[in-house]
Amino acid sequence: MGENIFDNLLSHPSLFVNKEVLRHSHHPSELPHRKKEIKAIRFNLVEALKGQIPSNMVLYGVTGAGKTAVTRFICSQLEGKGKQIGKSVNPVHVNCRTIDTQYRVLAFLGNSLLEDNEKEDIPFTGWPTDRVFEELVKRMNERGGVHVIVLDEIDHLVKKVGDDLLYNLCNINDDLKRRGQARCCVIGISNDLKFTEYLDPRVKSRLGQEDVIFSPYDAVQLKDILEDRAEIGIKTNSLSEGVLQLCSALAAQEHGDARRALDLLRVSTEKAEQSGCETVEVQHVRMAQNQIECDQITPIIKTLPPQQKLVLYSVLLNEKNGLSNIATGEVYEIYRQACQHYGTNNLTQRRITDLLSNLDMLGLINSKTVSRGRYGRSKQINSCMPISIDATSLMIASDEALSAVDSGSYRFQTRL
DNA sequence: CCTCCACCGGAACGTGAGGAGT
DNA sequence: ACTCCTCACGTTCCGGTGGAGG
Repeated sequence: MGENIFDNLLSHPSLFVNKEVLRHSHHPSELPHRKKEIKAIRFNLVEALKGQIPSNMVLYGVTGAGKTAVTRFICSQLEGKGKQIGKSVNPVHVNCRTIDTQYRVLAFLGNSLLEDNEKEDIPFTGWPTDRVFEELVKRMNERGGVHVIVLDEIDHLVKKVGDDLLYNLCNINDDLKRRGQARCCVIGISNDLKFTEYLDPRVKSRLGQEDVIFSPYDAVQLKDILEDRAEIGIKTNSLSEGVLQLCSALAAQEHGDARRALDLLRVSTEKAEQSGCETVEVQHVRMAQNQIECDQITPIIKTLPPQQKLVLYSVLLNEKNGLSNIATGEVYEIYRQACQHYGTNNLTQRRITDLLSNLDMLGLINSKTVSRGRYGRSKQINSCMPISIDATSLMIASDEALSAVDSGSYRFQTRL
């Protein structure tokens, strides 16, 4: 009977009381600083309780602005009130990033209306789409009442498969009326303010009868949110001074993303736990920030084309030598040497300019064009790597790029 | 005020991969 | 299997430019 490797960890007291509330899968019942938005949506959806059809809506806002949380909250309240007063209201939440074809959305909606086992499931695939639609209409009418269909990340769906589904859903009330009493309204949730440009004008006007814009949280608001969650999620008195401020300030920089704020708080508490501390310190937040950034950046670097990695590598190499505000020419020089060293062809400087602006767009480097007068006009380039990724990214950037180049998995021009 | 550096970035073009249609 | 088309990647050529220094 040796020691079990988990003994140690289990006996160590946790800093978490309830880790779930710090995840973004958690649906809170308190939503600070979203009164205005809640009011607008509530005002529209109350029609459902009066037996009327609420307008279709589109909710806009950056990630982590609370769109999903607000919608879920209102829907559950709506459903609850409906039950209480005997009006059937049936909200369905569809995440269009995971359920991302017309067929799957319709099937999902249809199957969400399954009662008992009296009906057959709509299969994953196999039926013609219009039959699924028919079935959905039938089931909605059998259930009756008002159906609220929430299409989360609707912009993603539209960009992928067009607006057919929305066209059908916007006109579904006609089909419902023809055969029953049920009514339906659609709420789209979008990260992209301009996604309606992808829509047919008819769909656009039907869907966007009422828009609600969620502005990003500022640091103060984020702090309020974190305080609420920390109170129920983390052991009392285990957050030291400034931890919440820092988490919210960092997340506010990240376009006011509440998810990021929660991630930061959760990960930094984990970090504190791992290092056996009784309290979460500011340094743990820094560690967490670093880790989250690494987790975001690493996959991006991994999928970069080899030449692009080499360019990034050249920038990092310059920085490693203590240089900052590197000019394009300097990067190109290093890049050429690197190519020579590894025996690969080098691209022209014109091309490198494009690759650099590409890296800029990906947020891996920071570049701005400046004029140094007599000494020409160029870019000032700096990398955006979190500190701890430096070594790793160098490895990835160099080794993987070059192994890809060596193994010939990348095509080079064979010139005379 | 003019020059001139060191690059920016648009335009036109070539090339091969991969998808659609037949 | 075939053509046709689009797309991403690269190249060449070149006009454009903000401001330090003369």
